[in-house]
Amino acid sequence: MTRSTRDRPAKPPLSVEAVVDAGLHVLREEGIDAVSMRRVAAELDTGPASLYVYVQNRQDLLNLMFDAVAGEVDLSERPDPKRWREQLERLLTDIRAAMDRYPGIARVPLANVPTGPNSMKTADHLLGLLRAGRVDERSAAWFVDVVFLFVNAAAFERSIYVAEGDAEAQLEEVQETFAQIDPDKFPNMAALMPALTSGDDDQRFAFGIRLMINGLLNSEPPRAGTPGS
Amino acid sequence: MTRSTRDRPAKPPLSVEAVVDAGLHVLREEGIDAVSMRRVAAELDTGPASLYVYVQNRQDLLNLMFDAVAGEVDLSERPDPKRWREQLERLLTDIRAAMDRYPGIARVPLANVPTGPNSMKTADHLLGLLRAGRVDERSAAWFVDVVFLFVNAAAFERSIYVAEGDAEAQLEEVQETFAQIDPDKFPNMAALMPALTSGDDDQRFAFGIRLMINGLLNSEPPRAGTPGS
DNA sequence: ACCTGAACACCGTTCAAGT
DNA sequence: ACCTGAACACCGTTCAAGT
Repeated sequence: MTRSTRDRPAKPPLSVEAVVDAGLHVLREEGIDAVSMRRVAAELDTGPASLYVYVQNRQDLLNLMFDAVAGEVDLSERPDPKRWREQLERLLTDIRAAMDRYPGIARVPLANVPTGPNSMKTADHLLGLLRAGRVDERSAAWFVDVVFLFVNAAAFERSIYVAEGDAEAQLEEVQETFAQIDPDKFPNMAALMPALTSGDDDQRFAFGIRLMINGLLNSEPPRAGTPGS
Repeated sequence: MTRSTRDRPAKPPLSVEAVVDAGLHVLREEGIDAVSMRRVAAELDTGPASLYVYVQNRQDLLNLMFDAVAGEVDLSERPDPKRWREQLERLLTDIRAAMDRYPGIARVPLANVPTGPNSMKTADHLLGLLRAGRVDERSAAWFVDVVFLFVNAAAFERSIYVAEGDAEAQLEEVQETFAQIDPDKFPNMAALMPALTSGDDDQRFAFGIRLMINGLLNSEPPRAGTPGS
């Protein structure tokens, strides 16, 4: 029996879409850490080397996957100057909800600035809402950055408690630490304990975006674009 | 020559501190991804198995390293009700500066809630400043969460551009994407282009924290602690 | 108690060899 | 053009064997 690099006939060609879909499937079921080139390849019944025809590397695959998730956000409603704030809060909540469906995907937009078409559409839509609200140009531009950092970080933090079996173990450990706080060492935490443990994820997220929008409406537009001006 | 599990005499015992310091050294020089058990062990001239006497696993080591970084933040100044806002902005800027010295460490507090002593001291100090400012209790408690998410995310985002050799390549790619924006597809981005490319990291970070504090001072305290109340 | 070597079960990525 | 097997250079973690 002659040895060859081929034990079975070549399979029909894959596609970027097939690779991304396989990645999303693994992501949804097992979280971002399970999305390895080998695991995704196995999902497609092939070897890891085959994926490199369609994606540059793992990071490239993750970026493509994130943009697919961004594509799940509903942007069909036109900005309405009378309801822009409500629309904005809804949009940000929807973005987080989309990321919540794919545990850990929020690490991707934190690790590099998303430039995929769906991410760009989302940013453009967000800017449109701020313009409908007559927000100053530079404030609007910088606000997009700030609020995306918050939304992504909030989504990522939640995904840890969802992703693995240690969800409750983690939460318990934190609560235990809080319960055992020494009032001499941490007087402010001890005094504010009821407030610190109040509210769930959704309430705190809603508080965060309301706070940021109120801040936007109550801040001077930033000065100084280029240094020295 | 008889084979044994021992080729050289055992070394003097290590310590948690020595392991954490070695980790911080690797982190500072080569970034968070370089901090592997094997790399840190090599720094101590031993094998990876030796580290498990002092740390539970890699995540535990990273948590200890983060708390050491948190310990570099100056908390010596007492909260002053007349200058609390200035002190708060300074504290948040210092926290980020500390993380900027250790590229990628900001991923740690994003991945699990820090419960180390220095992290707790920092949180307690932040709460103290908010109390000096007579901020409502629940607003203060929830604000700590929100603002830490922002500071950590901002620190992590910057660390990518610092960490590796592809810093300029990444930045150029983003700027190229921005320069080629199709006004028909992304009308708002096209219209706000000058604003979108204005400002540097520090200006945007300062804008973010000012915005959040203004938001805090212009928001109703959140209602509803436990669901249904 | 702690250090050590070896092993296990994984990684991402490259490349020559096939079709 | 694209699939494939094998290899390279890494991982985290465990464990029996030493001192």
